[in-house]
Amino acid sequence: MTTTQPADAPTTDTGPASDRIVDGLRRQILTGARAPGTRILQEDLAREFNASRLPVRDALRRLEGEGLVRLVANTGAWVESLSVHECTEAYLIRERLEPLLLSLSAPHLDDAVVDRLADLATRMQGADLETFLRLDREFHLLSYSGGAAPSIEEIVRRLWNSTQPYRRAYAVLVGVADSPATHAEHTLLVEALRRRDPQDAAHVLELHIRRTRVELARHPDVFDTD
Amino acid sequence: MTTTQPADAPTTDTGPASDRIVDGLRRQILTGARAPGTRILQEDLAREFNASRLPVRDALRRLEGEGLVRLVANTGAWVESLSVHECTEAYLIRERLEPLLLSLSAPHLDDAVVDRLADLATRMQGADLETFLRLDREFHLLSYSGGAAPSIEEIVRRLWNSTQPYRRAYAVLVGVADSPATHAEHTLLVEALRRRDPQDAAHVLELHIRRTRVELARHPDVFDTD
DNA sequence: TAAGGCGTGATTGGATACATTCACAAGACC
DNA sequence: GGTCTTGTGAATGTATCCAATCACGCCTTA
Repeated sequence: MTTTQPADAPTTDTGPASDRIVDGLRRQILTGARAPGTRILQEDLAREFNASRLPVRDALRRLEGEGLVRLVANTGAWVESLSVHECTEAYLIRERLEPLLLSLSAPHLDDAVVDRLADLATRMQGADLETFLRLDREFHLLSYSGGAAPSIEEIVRRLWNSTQPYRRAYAVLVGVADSPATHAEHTLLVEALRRRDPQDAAHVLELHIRRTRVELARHPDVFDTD
Repeated sequence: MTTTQPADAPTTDTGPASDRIVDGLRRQILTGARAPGTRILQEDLAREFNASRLPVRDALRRLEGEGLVRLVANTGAWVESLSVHECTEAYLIRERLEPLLLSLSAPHLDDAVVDRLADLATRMQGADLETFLRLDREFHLLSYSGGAAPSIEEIVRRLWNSTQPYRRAYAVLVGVADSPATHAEHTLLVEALRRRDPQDAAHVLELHIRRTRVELARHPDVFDTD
Protein backbone atom coordinates (compact mmCIF):
# COMPACT_ATOMS: atom_id res chain seq x y z
CA MET A 1 0.00 0.00 0.00
CA THR A 2 1.24 3.45 -0.78
CA THR A 3 1.15 4.59 2.82
CA THR A 4 4.50 6.33 2.92
CA GLN A 5 3.98 8.98 5.53
CA PRO A 6 5.55 12.39 4.94
CA ALA A 7 9.13 12.70 6.14
CA ASP A 8 8.73 12.80 9.91
CA ALA A 9 5.62 14.40 11.32
CA PRO A 10 3.16 15.82 8.80
CA THR A 11 2.75 18.95 10.87
CA THR A 12 0.30 21.54 9.64
CA ASP A 13 1.36 22.89 6.27
CA THR A 14 4.08 25.56 6.18
CA GLY A 15 3.72 26.13 2.45
CA PRO A 16 6.66 28.11 1.09
CA ALA A 17 5.03 29.00 -2.19
CA SER A 18 1.88 31.01 -2.72
CA ASP A 19 1.27 31.45 1.00
CA ARG A 20 2.43 35.00 0.43
CA ILE A 21 -0.93 35.64 -1.20
CA VAL A 22 -2.89 33.89 1.53
CA ASP A 23 -1.16 35.88 4.25
CA GLY A 24 -1.44 39.14 2.37
CA LEU A 25 -5.09 38.79 1.48
CA ARG A 26 -6.00 37.58 4.96
CA ARG A 27 -4.29 40.62 6.38
CA GLN A 28 -6.13 42.92 4.00
CA ILE A 29 -9.46 41.45 5.04
CA LEU A 30 -8.75 41.48 8.76
CA THR A 31 -7.48 45.04 8.71
CA GLY A 32 -10.50 46.16 6.74
CA ALA A 33 -8.48 47.18 3.68
CA ARG A 34 -10.92 44.97 1.79
CA ALA A 35 -14.39 45.41 3.19
CA PRO A 36 -16.93 42.60 3.54
CA GLY A 37 -19.06 42.24 0.44
CA THR A 38 -16.52 43.70 -1.96
CA ARG A 39 -15.60 41.64 -4.94
CA ILE A 40 -12.19 40.04 -5.40
CA LEU A 41 -10.92 39.74 -8.97
CA GLN A 42 -8.40 37.00 -9.55
CA GLU A 43 -6.52 39.02 -12.12
CA ASP A 44 -6.21 42.03 -9.84
CA LEU A 45 -4.81 39.88 -7.06
CA ALA A 46 -2.41 38.25 -9.49
CA ARG A 47 -1.06 41.63 -10.58
CA GLU A 48 -0.88 42.87 -7.01
CA PHE A 49 1.22 39.93 -5.85
CA ASN A 50 3.19 39.53 -9.07
CA ALA A 51 1.95 36.06 -9.74
CA SER A 52 -0.31 34.22 -12.13
CA ARG A 53 -3.96 33.51 -11.47
CA LEU A 54 -3.19 29.97 -10.44
CA PRO A 55 -1.69 30.52 -7.00
CA VAL A 56 -4.35 33.16 -6.52
CA ARG A 57 -7.02 30.53 -6.94
CA ASP A 58 -5.32 28.30 -4.41
CA ALA A 59 -5.20 31.19 -1.99
CA LEU A 60 -8.89 31.96 -2.47
CA ARG A 61 -9.81 28.33 -1.88
CA ARG A 62 -7.81 28.27 1.32
CA LEU A 63 -9.33 31.47 2.62
CA GLU A 64 -12.73 30.09 1.73
CA GLY A 65 -11.93 27.27 4.13
CA GLU A 66 -11.12 29.86 6.76
CA GLY A 67 -14.45 31.54 6.22
CA LEU A 68 -12.98 34.81 5.01
CA VAL A 69 -13.84 34.48 1.33
CA ARG A 70 -16.96 33.32 -0.47
CA LEU A 71 -16.48 31.63 -3.83
CA VAL A 72 -19.32 31.20 -6.28
CA ALA A 73 -18.61 28.88 -9.16
CA ASN A 74 -18.16 30.51 -12.54
CA THR A 75 -19.00 33.83 -11.01
CA GLY A 76 -16.34 35.11 -8.69
CA ALA A 77 -15.09 35.70 -5.18
CA TRP A 78 -16.27 38.10 -2.50
CA VAL A 79 -15.00 39.05 0.90
CA GLU A 80 -17.26 37.10 3.22
CA SER A 81 -20.10 39.16 4.58
CA LEU A 82 -21.80 37.77 7.66
CA SER A 83 -25.50 38.20 8.20
CA VAL A 84 -26.87 39.20 11.57
CA HIS A 85 -27.83 35.61 12.13
CA GLU A 86 -24.39 34.27 11.29
CA CYS A 87 -22.81 36.79 13.61
CA THR A 88 -25.11 35.65 16.41
CA GLU A 89 -24.23 32.06 15.66
CA ALA A 90 -20.54 32.86 15.92
CA TYR A 91 -21.02 34.26 19.38
CA LEU A 92 -23.13 31.28 20.43
CA ILE A 93 -20.36 28.94 19.34
CA ARG A 94 -17.70 31.02 21.04
CA GLU A 95 -19.75 30.99 24.22
CA ARG A 96 -19.59 27.20 24.24
CA LEU A 97 -16.10 26.52 22.94
CA GLU A 98 -13.90 29.24 24.40
CA PRO A 99 -14.56 28.38 28.06
CA LEU A 100 -13.74 24.76 27.26
CA LEU A 101 -10.64 25.79 25.36
CA LEU A 102 -9.50 28.05 28.18
CA SER A 103 -9.96 25.36 30.81
CA LEU A 104 -7.79 23.03 28.72
CA SER A 105 -5.19 25.68 27.95
CA ALA A 106 -4.90 27.20 31.44
CA PRO A 107 -2.81 24.46 33.07
CA HIS A 108 -0.15 24.93 30.38
CA LEU A 109 0.28 28.68 30.77
CA ASP A 110 3.45 29.63 32.60
CA ASP A 111 3.87 32.69 34.81
CA ALA A 112 5.37 34.79 32.04
CA VAL A 113 2.24 34.38 29.94
CA VAL A 114 -0.02 35.23 32.87
CA ASP A 115 2.04 38.36 33.49
CA ARG A 116 1.65 39.31 29.86
CA LEU A 117 -2.10 38.77 30.09
CA ALA A 118 -2.26 41.00 33.16
CA ASP A 119 -0.35 43.68 31.29
CA LEU A 120 -2.70 43.47 28.31
CA ALA A 121 -5.74 43.70 30.59
CA THR A 122 -4.34 46.84 32.16
CA ARG A 123 -3.47 48.52 28.88
CA MET A 124 -6.96 47.85 27.53
CA GLN A 125 -8.56 50.15 30.06
CA GLY A 126 -9.21 53.57 28.66
CA ALA A 127 -7.81 52.67 25.25
CA ASP A 128 -9.52 53.85 22.09
CA LEU A 129 -11.70 51.32 20.27
CA GLU A 130 -9.17 50.24 17.65
CA THR A 131 -6.52 49.64 20.30
CA PHE A 132 -9.00 47.89 22.58
CA LEU A 133 -10.05 45.48 19.84
CA ARG A 134 -6.43 44.69 18.99
CA LEU A 135 -5.42 44.10 22.60
CA ASP A 136 -8.61 42.19 23.40
CA ARG A 137 -7.93 39.82 20.55
CA GLU A 138 -4.34 39.34 21.60
CA PHE A 139 -5.43 38.84 25.22
CA HIS A 140 -7.93 36.08 24.56
CA LEU A 141 -5.99 34.26 21.86
CA LEU A 142 -2.90 34.32 24.06
CA SER A 143 -4.87 32.75 26.89
CA TYR A 144 -5.68 29.87 24.55
CA SER A 145 -2.08 29.29 23.51
CA GLY A 146 -1.40 26.45 25.94
CA GLY A 147 -1.38 24.08 22.99
CA ALA A 148 -3.61 21.57 24.73
CA ALA A 149 -6.38 21.61 22.12
CA PRO A 150 -5.16 22.73 18.71
CA SER A 151 -8.34 21.71 16.89
CA ILE A 152 -10.56 23.78 19.14
CA GLU A 153 -8.06 26.61 19.01
CA GLU A 154 -8.26 26.64 15.23
CA ILE A 155 -12.04 26.80 15.19
CA VAL A 156 -12.01 29.62 17.70
CA ARG A 157 -9.41 31.54 15.74
CA ARG A 158 -11.52 31.25 12.62
CA LEU A 159 -14.53 32.60 14.47
CA TRP A 160 -12.50 35.59 15.66
CA ASN A 161 -11.32 36.19 12.11
CA SER A 162 -14.81 35.88 10.67
CA THR A 163 -16.36 38.42 13.00
CA GLN A 164 -13.45 40.83 13.19
CA PRO A 165 -14.02 42.62 9.85
CA TYR A 166 -17.55 43.65 10.78
CA ARG A 167 -16.96 47.23 11.66
CA ARG A 168 -20.66 47.83 11.73
CA ALA A 169 -20.72 46.16 15.12
CA TYR A 170 -18.28 48.77 16.41
CA ALA A 171 -21.14 51.00 17.45
CA VAL A 172 -22.04 48.37 20.00
CA LEU A 173 -18.53 47.25 20.84
CA VAL A 174 -17.52 50.74 21.83
CA GLY A 175 -19.97 50.34 24.70
CA VAL A 176 -18.44 46.99 25.57
CA ALA A 177 -14.97 48.49 25.52
CA ASP A 178 -16.02 51.27 27.86
CA SER A 179 -17.96 49.03 30.21
CA PRO A 180 -16.40 48.56 33.67
CA ALA A 181 -17.82 45.03 33.63
CA THR A 182 -15.59 44.11 30.70
CA HIS A 183 -12.41 45.11 32.48
CA ALA A 184 -13.56 43.56 35.75
CA GLU A 185 -14.07 40.26 33.95
CA HIS A 186 -10.63 40.48 32.37
CA THR A 187 -9.14 41.04 35.81
CA LEU A 188 -11.07 38.14 37.31
CA LEU A 189 -9.95 35.96 34.45
CA VAL A 190 -6.28 36.77 34.98
CA GLU A 191 -6.59 36.16 38.70
CA ALA A 192 -8.24 32.80 38.15
CA LEU A 193 -5.39 31.85 35.83
CA ARG A 194 -2.86 32.96 38.43
CA ARG A 195 -4.60 30.81 41.03
CA ARG A 196 -4.44 27.89 38.57
CA ASP A 197 -8.19 27.54 38.67
CA PRO A 198 -9.22 26.58 35.10
CA GLN A 199 -12.87 26.02 36.00
CA ASP A 200 -13.27 29.45 37.52
CA ALA A 201 -11.51 31.04 34.57
CA ALA A 202 -13.80 29.21 32.18
CA HIS A 203 -16.86 30.34 34.11
CA VAL A 204 -15.82 33.99 34.04
CA LEU A 205 -15.12 33.73 30.34
CA GLU A 206 -18.53 32.24 29.63
CA LEU A 207 -20.23 35.16 31.34
CA HIS A 208 -17.89 37.54 29.52
CA ILE A 209 -18.79 36.28 26.07
CA ARG A 210 -22.48 35.94 26.86
CA ARG A 211 -22.66 39.53 28.01
CA THR A 212 -21.14 40.73 24.75
CA ARG A 213 -23.45 38.51 22.72
CA VAL A 214 -26.53 39.80 24.49
CA GLU A 215 -25.34 43.35 24.02
CA LEU A 216 -24.96 42.78 20.28
CA ALA A 217 -28.35 41.09 20.05
CA ARG A 218 -29.95 44.17 21.59
CA HIS A 219 -28.84 46.32 18.67
CA PRO A 220 -29.62 44.40 15.51
CA ASP A 221 -29.92 47.73 13.74
CA VAL A 222 -26.16 48.10 13.52
CA PHE A 223 -26.27 45.63 10.69
CA ASP A 224 -27.43 46.91 7.35
CA THR A 225 -29.47 44.62 5.22
CA ASP A 226 -28.00 45.55 1.85
CA MET B 1 -16.83 50.73 -5.30
CA THR B 2 -16.96 47.36 -6.98
CA THR B 3 -19.46 45.92 -4.55
CA THR B 4 -21.71 44.20 -7.03
CA GLN B 5 -23.20 41.35 -5.07
CA PRO B 6 -23.65 38.02 -6.83
CA ALA B 7 -26.93 37.67 -8.71
CA ASP B 8 -29.50 37.26 -5.97
CA ALA B 9 -28.50 35.36 -2.87
CA PRO B 10 -24.93 34.08 -2.85
CA THR B 11 -26.08 30.81 -1.37
CA THR B 12 -23.45 28.23 -0.57
CA ASP B 13 -21.56 27.30 -3.74
CA THR B 14 -23.20 24.77 -6.07
CA GLY B 15 -20.14 24.55 -8.28
CA PRO B 16 -20.94 22.87 -11.57
CA ALA B 17 -17.37 22.24 -12.57
CA SER B 18 -14.79 20.17 -10.74
CA ASP B 19 -17.06 19.46 -7.81
CA ARG B 20 -17.35 16.01 -9.27
CA ILE B 21 -13.87 15.36 -7.93
CA VAL B 22 -14.62 16.86 -4.53
CA ASP B 23 -17.74 14.76 -4.15
CA GLY B 24 -16.10 11.62 -5.42
CA LEU B 25 -13.01 11.90 -3.28
CA ARG B 26 -15.01 12.83 -0.21
CA ARG B 27 -17.15 9.79 -0.73
CA GLN B 28 -14.09 7.57 -1.12
CA ILE B 29 -12.66 8.86 2.15
CA LEU B 30 -15.91 8.61 4.09
CA THR B 31 -16.64 5.11 2.88
CA GLY B 32 -13.13 4.01 3.71
CA ALA B 33 -12.19 3.28 0.11
CA ARG B 34 -9.21 5.51 0.81
CA ALA B 35 -7.91 4.84 4.30
CA PRO B 36 -6.52 7.54 6.61
CA GLY B 37 -2.80 8.02 6.15
CA THR B 38 -2.70 6.82 2.56
CA ARG B 39 -1.15 9.09 0.00
CA ILE B 40 -3.14 10.82 -2.71
CA LEU B 41 -1.36 11.38 -6.02
CA GLN B 42 -2.68 14.23 -8.09
CA GLU B 43 -2.01 12.44 -11.34
CA ASP B 44 -3.85 9.31 -10.25
CA LEU B 45 -6.87 11.35 -9.28
CA ALA B 46 -6.72 13.21 -12.57
CA ARG B 47 -6.78 9.97 -14.54
CA GLU B 48 -9.50 8.50 -12.35
CA PHE B 49 -11.81 11.46 -12.93
CA ASN B 50 -10.78 12.13 -16.52
CA ALA B 51 -9.54 15.60 -15.79
CA SER B 52 -6.30 17.50 -15.61
CA ARG B 53 -4.31 17.97 -12.42
CA LEU B 54 -5.62 21.48 -12.03
CA PRO B 55 -9.18 20.79 -10.86
CA VAL B 56 -7.67 18.03 -8.76
CA ARG B 57 -5.61 20.61 -6.91
CA ASP B 58 -8.69 22.72 -6.32
CA ALA B 59 -10.51 19.69 -4.98
CA LEU B 60 -7.68 18.82 -2.61
CA ARG B 61 -7.58 22.36 -1.30
CA ARG B 62 -11.29 22.30 -0.63
CA LEU B 63 -11.18 18.96 1.13
CA GLU B 64 -8.27 20.28 3.17
CA GLY B 65 -10.66 22.97 4.37
CA GLU B 66 -13.10 20.25 5.32
CA GLY B 67 -10.44 18.49 7.34
CA LEU B 68 -10.46 15.35 5.20
CA VAL B 69 -7.14 15.88 3.42
CA ARG B 70 -3.75 17.02 4.63
CA LEU B 71 -1.60 18.95 2.16
CA VAL B 72 2.13 19.37 2.66
CA ALA B 73 3.74 21.93 0.40
CA ASN B 74 5.95 20.55 -2.34
CA THR B 75 5.46 17.09 -0.95
CA GLY B 76 1.99 15.77 -1.47
CA ALA B 77 -1.44 15.03 -0.08
CA TRP B 78 -2.58 12.42 2.40
CA VAL B 79 -5.94 11.31 3.67
CA GLU B 80 -6.19 13.01 7.04
CA SER B 81 -5.29 10.77 9.93
CA LEU B 82 -6.50 11.92 13.32
CA SER B 83 -4.44 11.35 16.43
CA VAL B 84 -6.02 10.07 19.63
CA HIS B 85 -5.93 13.57 20.98
CA GLU B 86 -7.62 15.09 17.94
CA CYS B 87 -10.35 12.47 18.11
CA THR B 88 -10.94 13.31 21.77
CA GLU B 89 -11.07 16.98 20.88
CA ALA B 90 -13.68 16.29 18.23
CA TYR B 91 -15.93 14.62 20.77
CA LEU B 92 -15.40 17.43 23.27
CA ILE B 93 -16.51 19.94 20.66
CA ARG B 94 -19.50 17.84 19.63
CA GLU B 95 -20.50 17.56 23.27
CA ARG B 96 -20.75 21.34 23.45
CA LEU B 97 -22.10 22.22 20.03
CA GLU B 98 -24.57 19.49 19.15
CA PRO B 99 -26.90 20.05 22.11
CA LEU B 100 -26.96 23.74 21.24
CA LEU B 101 -27.57 22.96 17.59
CA LEU B 102 -30.35 20.53 18.43
CA SER B 103 -32.09 23.01 20.71
CA LEU B 104 -32.05 25.55 17.89
CA SER B 105 -33.11 23.07 15.23
CA ALA B 106 -35.86 21.30 17.19
CA PRO B 107 -38.54 24.00 16.92
CA HIS B 108 -38.29 23.81 13.12
CA LEU B 109 -38.74 20.05 12.77
CA ASP B 110 -42.17 19.09 11.52
CA ASP B 111 -44.00 15.89 12.43
CA ALA B 112 -42.87 14.06 9.32
CA VAL B 113 -39.23 14.50 10.32
CA VAL B 114 -39.89 13.36 13.87
CA ASP B 115 -41.61 10.26 12.50
CA ARG B 116 -38.61 9.59 10.32
CA LEU B 117 -36.32 9.97 13.34
CA ALA B 118 -38.43 7.51 15.31
CA ASP B 119 -38.21 5.07 12.44
CA LEU B 120 -34.43 5.41 12.25
CA ALA B 121 -34.12 4.91 16.01
CA THR B 122 -36.10 1.69 15.76
CA ARG B 123 -34.16 0.32 12.82
CA MET B 124 -30.88 0.95 14.59
CA GLN B 125 -31.65 -1.59 17.28
CA GLY B 126 -30.03 -4.92 16.60
CA ALA B 127 -28.45 -3.72 13.37
CA ASP B 128 -24.92 -4.70 12.49
CA LEU B 129 -22.18 -2.13 13.11
CA GLU B 130 -21.95 -0.76 9.57
CA THR B 131 -25.70 -0.27 9.37
CA PHE B 132 -25.84 1.20 12.87
CA LEU B 133 -23.17 3.79 12.03
CA ARG B 134 -24.94 4.76 8.83
CA LEU B 135 -28.34 5.10 10.48
CA ASP B 136 -26.89 6.83 13.55
CA ARG B 137 -25.29 9.45 11.33
CA GLU B 138 -28.48 9.95 9.38
CA PHE B 139 -30.49 10.15 12.62
CA HIS B 140 -28.41 12.85 14.27
CA LEU B 141 -27.73 14.94 11.17
CA LEU B 142 -31.43 14.82 10.29
CA SER B 143 -32.29 16.11 13.76
CA TYR B 144 -30.10 19.12 13.04
CA SER B 145 -31.73 19.90 9.71
CA GLY B 146 -34.09 22.57 11.01
CA GLY B 147 -31.99 25.17 9.25
CA ALA B 148 -31.90 27.45 12.24
CA ALA B 149 -28.11 27.52 12.60
CA PRO B 150 -26.32 26.70 9.35
CA SER B 151 -22.88 27.74 10.61
CA ILE B 152 -23.04 25.42 13.58
CA GLU B 153 -24.50 22.70 11.42
CA GLU B 154 -21.55 22.94 9.06
CA ILE B 155 -18.99 22.67 11.86
CA VAL B 156 -20.81 19.67 13.28
CA ARG B 157 -21.00 17.99 9.89
CA ARG B 158 -17.26 18.44 9.44
CA LEU B 159 -16.62 16.85 12.80
CA TRP B 160 -18.75 13.86 11.85
CA ASN B 161 -16.85 13.56 8.58
CA SER B 162 -13.47 13.86 10.27
CA THR B 163 -14.10 11.11 12.77
CA GLN B 164 -16.10 8.78 10.55
CA PRO B 165 -13.18 7.22 8.64
CA TYR B 166 -11.48 6.01 11.81
CA ARG B 167 -12.41 2.38 11.67
CA ARG B 168 -9.98 1.64 14.44
CA ALA B 169 -12.53 3.07 16.85
CA TYR B 170 -15.01 0.47 15.65
CA ALA B 171 -13.82 -1.96 18.33
CA VAL B 172 -15.22 0.48 20.87
CA LEU B 173 -18.21 1.65 18.89
CA VAL B 174 -19.52 -1.87 18.52
CA GLY B 175 -20.04 -1.77 22.27
CA VAL B 176 -21.82 1.56 21.95
CA ALA B 177 -24.04 0.19 19.21
CA ASP B 178 -25.00 -2.80 21.34
CA SER B 179 -25.56 -0.79 24.50
CA PRO B 180 -29.19 -0.53 25.67
CA ALA B 181 -28.33 2.94 26.97
CA THR B 182 -27.65 4.15 23.43
CA HIS B 183 -31.05 3.13 22.15
CA ALA B 184 -32.79 4.38 25.28
CA GLU B 185 -31.22 7.78 24.73
CA HIS B 186 -32.31 7.82 21.11
CA THR B 187 -35.85 7.04 22.21
CA LEU B 188 -35.79 9.74 24.87
CA LEU B 189 -34.49 12.18 22.30
CA VAL B 190 -37.28 11.45 19.85
CA GLU B 191 -39.89 11.78 22.57
CA ALA B 192 -38.49 15.11 23.69
CA LEU B 193 -38.68 16.33 20.11
CA ARG B 194 -42.25 15.12 19.82
CA ARG B 195 -43.11 17.01 23.02
CA ARG B 196 -41.47 20.11 21.48
CA ASP B 197 -39.06 20.32 24.40
CA PRO B 198 -35.76 21.52 22.89
CA GLN B 199 -34.03 21.86 26.25
CA ASP B 200 -34.79 18.32 27.30
CA ALA B 201 -33.69 17.01 23.91
CA ALA B 202 -30.45 18.93 24.20
CA HIS B 203 -29.83 17.56 27.66
CA VAL B 204 -30.35 13.97 26.58
CA LEU B 205 -28.06 14.52 23.62
CA GLU B 206 -25.31 15.94 25.82
CA LEU B 207 -25.35 12.85 28.00
CA HIS B 208 -25.48 10.69 24.87
CA ILE B 209 -22.33 12.17 23.37
CA ARG B 210 -20.49 12.33 26.68
CA ARG B 211 -21.12 8.65 27.29
CA THR B 212 -19.64 7.77 23.92
CA ARG B 213 -16.66 10.05 24.48
CA VAL B 214 -15.90 8.52 27.86
CA GLU B 215 -16.22 5.07 26.37
CA LEU B 216 -13.69 5.93 23.67
CA ALA B 217 -11.33 7.51 26.20
CA ARG B 218 -11.31 4.28 28.16
CA HIS B 219 -9.79 2.40 25.24
CA PRO B 220 -6.97 4.55 23.87
CA ASP B 221 -5.34 1.35 22.68
CA VAL B 222 -7.66 1.12 19.70
CA PHE B 223 -5.55 3.78 18.10
CA ASP B 224 -2.20 2.72 16.71
CA THR B 225 0.66 5.11 17.08
CA ASP B 226 2.28 4.49 13.71
C1' DT C 1 30.46 -1.05 9.17
C1' DA C 2 28.00 3.13 9.79
C1' DA C 3 27.31 7.89 8.81
C1' DG C 4 27.23 11.69 5.72
C1' DG C 5 26.93 13.84 1.07
C1' DC C 6 25.36 13.75 -3.62
C1' DG C 7 22.84 12.63 -7.80
C1' DT C 8 18.73 10.97 -10.02
C1' DG C 9 13.89 10.38 -10.58
C1' DA C 10 9.37 11.40 -9.55
C1' DT C 11 6.00 14.74 -7.98
C1' DT C 12 4.33 19.02 -7.02
C1' DG C 13 4.08 24.33 -8.09
C1' DG C 14 3.51 27.80 -11.53
C1' DA C 15 2.89 30.29 -16.16
C1' DT C 16 0.72 30.88 -20.52
C1' DA C 17 -3.05 30.04 -23.72
C1' DC C 18 -7.60 28.52 -24.77
C1' DA C 19 -12.56 27.06 -23.81
C1' DT C 20 -16.61 27.85 -21.09
C1' DT C 21 -19.84 30.20 -18.42
C1' DC C 22 -22.30 33.87 -16.53
C1' DA C 23 -23.82 38.77 -15.99
C1' DC C 24 -25.34 42.79 -18.02
C1' DA C 25 -27.55 45.45 -21.46
C1' DA C 26 -29.46 46.53 -25.79
C1' DG C 27 -33.05 45.30 -28.82
C1' DA C 28 -37.41 43.12 -30.42
C1' DC C 29 -41.87 41.59 -29.59
C1' DC C 30 -46.29 41.62 -27.24
C1' DG D 1 -44.42 50.77 -21.78
C1' DG D 2 -43.10 46.35 -19.92
C1' DT D 3 -41.14 41.81 -20.50
C1' DC D 4 -38.75 38.38 -22.72
C1' DT D 5 -34.94 37.27 -25.77
C1' DT D 6 -30.47 37.46 -27.44
C1' DG D 7 -25.81 39.12 -28.14
C1' DT D 8 -21.54 40.85 -26.34
C1' DG D 9 -17.96 41.11 -23.14
C1' DA D 10 -15.52 40.09 -19.12
C1' DA D 11 -14.21 36.78 -15.73
C1' DT D 12 -13.70 32.17 -14.38
C1' DG D 13 -12.50 27.05 -15.39
C1' DT D 14 -9.40 23.89 -17.75
C1' DA D 15 -5.53 21.80 -20.41
C1' DT D 16 -0.72 21.54 -21.62
C1' DC D 17 4.01 22.62 -20.86
C1' DC D 18 8.00 23.98 -18.07
C1' DA D 19 10.51 24.91 -13.64
C1' DA D 20 11.42 24.05 -8.74
C1' DT D 21 11.45 21.01 -4.97
C1' DC D 22 11.75 16.98 -2.28
C1' DA D 23 12.35 11.90 -1.30
C1' DC D 24 15.02 7.96 -2.00
C1' DG D 25 18.97 5.27 -3.10
C1' DC D 26 23.86 4.98 -4.13
C1' DC D 27 28.38 6.07 -3.39
C1' DT D 28 32.13 7.76 -0.86
C1' DT D 29 34.76 8.10 3.31
C1' DA D 30 36.25 7.90 8.07
